Amino acid sequence: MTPRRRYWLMKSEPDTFSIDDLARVGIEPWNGVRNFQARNFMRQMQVDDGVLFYHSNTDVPGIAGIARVASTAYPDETQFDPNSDYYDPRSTRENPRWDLVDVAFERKLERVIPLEEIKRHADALGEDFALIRRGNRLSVLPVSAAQWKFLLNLERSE
DNA sequence: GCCAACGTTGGC
DNA sequence: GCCAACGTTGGC
Repeated sequence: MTPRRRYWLMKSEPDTFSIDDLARVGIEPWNGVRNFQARNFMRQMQVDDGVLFYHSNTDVPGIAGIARVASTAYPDETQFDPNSDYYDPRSTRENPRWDLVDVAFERKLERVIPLEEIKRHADALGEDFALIRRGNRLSVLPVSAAQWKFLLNLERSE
């Protein structure tokens, strides 16, 4: 049995890289993730998995668009670059610490689905939804098929 | 292996 | 800009 398509949510600060930036470049290596849990989720990703593109650290944080996973995980080049903000002196070519996946633009949502609105549906989404779990800071997190469907239904509601 | 110190994330 | 939450580091 082939594994089913899975779904994820990936955060980005729009000042750094927004859904419009992704629309412009089409495909982007998701570099700079320096959290082991987030890295491990990226290692589980398969090509064509669905991605909710989330804008964090902005006036209205929320889901701004849809993307798809365009590669399996491979080493993040920025970890080897002393001039990069993401440089990690502990990484070596033989033993890279950080991986990334390529992410491809699919579409912008008709409206940003604000975090505040998502929180109001906590009951439907479930207490285990990592995005709205208290104090959560994970930048890459899994989304169930039911949560994916529910969140996208919000796009055309209200 | 514990845990204090430190750094970062990200909502507000 | 503030600060709660939390991950990582490193001394012991």
